[in-house]
Amino acid sequence: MTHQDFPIDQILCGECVSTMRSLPSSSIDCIFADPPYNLQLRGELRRPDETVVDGVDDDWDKFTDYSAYDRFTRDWLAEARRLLTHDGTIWAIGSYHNVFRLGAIMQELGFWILNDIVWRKANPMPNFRGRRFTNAHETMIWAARGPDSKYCFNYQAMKTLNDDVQMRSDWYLPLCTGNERVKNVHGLKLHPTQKPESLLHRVLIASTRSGDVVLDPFSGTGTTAAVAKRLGRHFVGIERHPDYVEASRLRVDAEQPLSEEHAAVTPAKREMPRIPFGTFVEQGMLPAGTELCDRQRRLRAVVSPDGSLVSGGQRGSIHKMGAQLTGAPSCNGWTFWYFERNGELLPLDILRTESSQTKLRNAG
Amino acid sequence: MTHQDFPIDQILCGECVSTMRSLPSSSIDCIFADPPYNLQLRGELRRPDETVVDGVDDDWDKFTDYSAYDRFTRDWLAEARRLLTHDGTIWAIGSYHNVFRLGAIMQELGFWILNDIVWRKANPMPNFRGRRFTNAHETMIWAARGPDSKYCFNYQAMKTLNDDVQMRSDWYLPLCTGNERVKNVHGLKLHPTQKPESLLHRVLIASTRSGDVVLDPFSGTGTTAAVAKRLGRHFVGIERHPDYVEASRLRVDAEQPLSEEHAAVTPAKREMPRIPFGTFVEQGMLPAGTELCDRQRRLRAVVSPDGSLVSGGQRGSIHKMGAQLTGAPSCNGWTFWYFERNGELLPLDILRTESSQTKLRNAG
DNA sequence: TCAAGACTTGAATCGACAC
DNA sequence: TGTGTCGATTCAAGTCTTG
Repeated sequence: MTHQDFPIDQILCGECVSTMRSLPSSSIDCIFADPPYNLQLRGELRRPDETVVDGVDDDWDKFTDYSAYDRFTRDWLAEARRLLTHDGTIWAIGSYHNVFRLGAIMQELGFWILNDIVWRKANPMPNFRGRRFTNAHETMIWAARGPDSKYCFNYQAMKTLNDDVQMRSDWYLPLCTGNERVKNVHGLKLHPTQKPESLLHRVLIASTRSGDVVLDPFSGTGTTAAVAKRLGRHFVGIERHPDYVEASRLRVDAEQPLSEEHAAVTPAKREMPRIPFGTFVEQGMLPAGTELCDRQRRLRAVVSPDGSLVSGGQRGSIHKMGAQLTGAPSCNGWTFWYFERNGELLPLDILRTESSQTKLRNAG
Repeated sequence: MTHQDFPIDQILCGECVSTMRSLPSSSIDCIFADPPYNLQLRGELRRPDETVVDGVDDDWDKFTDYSAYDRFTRDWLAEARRLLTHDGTIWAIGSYHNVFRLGAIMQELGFWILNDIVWRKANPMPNFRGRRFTNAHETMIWAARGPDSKYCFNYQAMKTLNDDVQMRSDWYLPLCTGNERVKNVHGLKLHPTQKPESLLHRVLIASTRSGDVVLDPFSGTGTTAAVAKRLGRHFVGIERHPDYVEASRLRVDAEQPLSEEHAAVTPAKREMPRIPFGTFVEQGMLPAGTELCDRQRRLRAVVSPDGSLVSGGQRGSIHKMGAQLTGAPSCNGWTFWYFERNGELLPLDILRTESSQTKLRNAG
């Protein structure tokens, strides 16, 4: 395959493994994979109020037994490893139904696990029967192609995103709901397990550079592709179901990439601010690229994906940039910077007020 | 082995698998296992030649370290399964180094995973080199002996422990530090990975009953045994290292069991004495002829002297009539039907609550 | 227009027992 | 081993409806 043939920035319609085989080796910098979970559900589940839970009963999640699932898993993971560059990394997400098989096979194929990341769901489905603990998380395995990979980890950006303390292996994020959820023509959810964009935002900011090529072999509604495009990464999506392919192409087309300047993140050590400002960026409440100003609209700055601000070629936290631009020794960025909503100028601080005691809460 | 020979409430000094072989089948209600984490893999796994790792299928056998660990894991897990009663459960804890192998092998041996529980460490060690996310959690796999086990889960106790909302799969607990940490004669920590008692407390309260037999095949400093004794559970510990055995025997001897009264937890409603609805009619607390309605006051029914309800020419139990009038397959009449008292609409269930711990308690 | 309440929903391996 | 009966069981977010 020549360079021109490489299907960059596309959603490919086809079966996962065979489509991966058509791509050249060492061509992908990062893979995010959300494979079927191999749920083995026994029957209909009802809530205590007798309403029926719309669960996952799709054909793509049907496997006869563990060994069939293992074969499938080994196949696509082996292809994934071939496609990765020497220093590339892979993310694979799953629940207890499949994640142990995923992890064991990854180790056997030579991947080098870097972290297991726990996505703590802000609003999980309860356990209606009261027979187990609320299944309130999913697990992501983050691995390098091999033990000697010089993989990309934007440590400082992660630290900035988390109020200047190291980002931990447990992430607290809400499910994908509301307008973010891709709907079919009947207004119903198109895909049963669409992942939130905030999750992909953090994954891509953590482990890729601007211009990297990101592959999602189970592309679904195109969340990975959409977030990658927004953040200035190239993407390749593979999806079997034509309905998902069509919807994700529309979704990606509607996405606007941030300018290179605005997609950059904190390159070196910095100081930053208790609700981390980066959380609002990550969740799209104040998207990267948003322009902020002071109350008199004299000073301006633009929000970066890791929650830093850029203005006049300089970069820093909301506090530091406020202090720097005004020449003051210090500055409370939460009350100094304003953003516009519905023609109204609002201080950043209002974001914290609006979200207090809700999804951004991260306590024990 | 006769009943008298069963080494109840003891720490046995010996190798894990062979010592388990000396115990009788179906003798253990719950197992907590904290096996070696296989952290030493890095050196042996490092490969200078990338192409060797590339050959996927053929390389399986070359990962001798994984297969040695897997053999060991399969051996002790198979013994664990033999020792468990039909309705017994097992907890196994690990990190990303070994937990995927643990989980996959458990599934292959026939264990039925109930939850994966994330222990979120309140005070984890930071990642000093800034090359990864802070490894801030460990994973516990909770599994029944098989898919048809009628395992013990003290749902109400867990809910009470968590401020009256369902306990989730992510637990936030501090590491074992301070006086709880067992020290050697030099005042240094005796064991590198001593688990906090709070973790075992929650595990045992969740999944065992008073008087159950709890086994820890990797007993270490005896945390499982100590907490089990305190909570009125029997214990068996297996530990290879004589120093750990000695320290844990002293530790367990110093432990005082709570009185039966103080060790009790919120009972499941299933285990509360049943009070027939008719009892309340009989005793005049809800006289025959009383009109009931649903919460929206849309449906109505009248109480008969035998505790049946009548509505629209039909007659049945509180449950059956609720199901029939709503078209649902089933219905809990205790929470579906309401009656009026002093202008207030109250669910039938409140009658049971009000009368609990009184004379009706003996009616079941 | 706003506030309060009602309604909807999410990767879920989700009874026990008598006959 | 199947079938019917009894009865236990939900939380956080977001959207929609009503006053």
